[in-house]
Amino acid sequence: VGAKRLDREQIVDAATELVASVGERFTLAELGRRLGADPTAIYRHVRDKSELLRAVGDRLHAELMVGLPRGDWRSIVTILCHRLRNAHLVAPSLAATVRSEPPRQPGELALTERLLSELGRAGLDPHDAARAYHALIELAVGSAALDASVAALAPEERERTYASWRRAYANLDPAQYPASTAAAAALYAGTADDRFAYALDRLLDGIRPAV
Amino acid sequence: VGAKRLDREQIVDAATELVASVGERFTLAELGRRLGADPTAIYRHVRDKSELLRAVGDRLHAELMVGLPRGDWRSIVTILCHRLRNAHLVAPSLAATVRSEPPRQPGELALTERLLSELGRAGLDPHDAARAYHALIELAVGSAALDASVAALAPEERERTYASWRRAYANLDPAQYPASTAAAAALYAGTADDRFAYALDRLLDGIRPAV
DNA sequence: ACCTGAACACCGTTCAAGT
DNA sequence: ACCTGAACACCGTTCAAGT
Repeated sequence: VGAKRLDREQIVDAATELVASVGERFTLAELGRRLGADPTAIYRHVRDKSELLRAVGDRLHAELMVGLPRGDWRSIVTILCHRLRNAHLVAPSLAATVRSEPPRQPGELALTERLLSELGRAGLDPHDAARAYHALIELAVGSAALDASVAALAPEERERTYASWRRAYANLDPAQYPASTAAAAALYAGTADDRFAYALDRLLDGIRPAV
Repeated sequence: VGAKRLDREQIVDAATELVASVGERFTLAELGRRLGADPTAIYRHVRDKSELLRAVGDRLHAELMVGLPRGDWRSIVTILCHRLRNAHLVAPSLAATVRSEPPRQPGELALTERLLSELGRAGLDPHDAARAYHALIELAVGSAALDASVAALAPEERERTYASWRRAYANLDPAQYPASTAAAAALYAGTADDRFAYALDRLLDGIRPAV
């Protein structure tokens, strides 16, 4: 029987690709199939599924840093946060996995360093920069966790979903829900990315130090 | 054999209690055990696990509204967001479940209505109120999803975890990571709730309409 | 040294058989 | 009408047996 030769890097490569294509439904059985090897062979090179997902997460974080244009602090931070959100959007379970371990991985460290240094450029001292950094991460990664289930739908079905939610608000009793019915057309309007862009802008407005 | 009489309300009650005590590790087998009935009997009264979790989520949302003090729009919104985050902190999987369905449940609707009406009090028109509403939800629920794994630890172990993360940043090479080492003492400082409070304050600063 | 394959524990869910 | 219990599919993980 042709026993496949596996190595850790090849496994993480394939896992990254698989996560990108199936997101939450990532499974070791499927990974084994793609590698052309028995699923249990993976355990030779990786302690368990969560260690593997952490390695995938780090690879995704490292990718966020490539091809970053020049610009002022706010535009760099904005780009990084949008990229971060998109990365977590395909695999929200990564967030939990990544965040339950010390931040020792190069990709994540590079992202943190860049964000902190841009916030320093903005005029924040290290203490405020750290707090602003946490605020940005919470919003970007958190927003991804929230939107992931709808993001996984096909575009048309996604829009249908949002439309039905808007309709649900519009059809409420205006006497009991005056604010909701008044805002119905604007609730879940546009794309989730639009809504995130607005939230991030408001947060950055609040973060900017008093001049 | 004494066949237990179950009804939907009793099941949702028990499920709510179980989610509160075991969080993510909620299981139908355990719920059946607590009800003193066969786990599969639950399927008589509830379509599947996700419908059950949605009912639990709505109950938690309804609870957020009780005993709300009087106050200006910002303090009410702040309290509601903190409560929302705490509710999702014990069961982050609820967020995904709740958000994949139209917002038709009374508890969630009441929360939305109150937040929108407070944002109206703040001077936002319905369109901006809707966008601000989404921003607040993303931050509050998202932050919970992010912090949930560490929040599940015992307090001492949680603090040990954060301390080890701070140490990891402090021990980086200052030449390669100048901003991270400078901010090391402030990264993951205090409690996750402190960090959320800061993030929420900055977002509310940004949301407040220009006067 | 590394892979295979049987096996196990766990979990959501279905369905025929009971009362 | 409602519950029980056997059964199934799926998934992460372990471990003895292969080469």
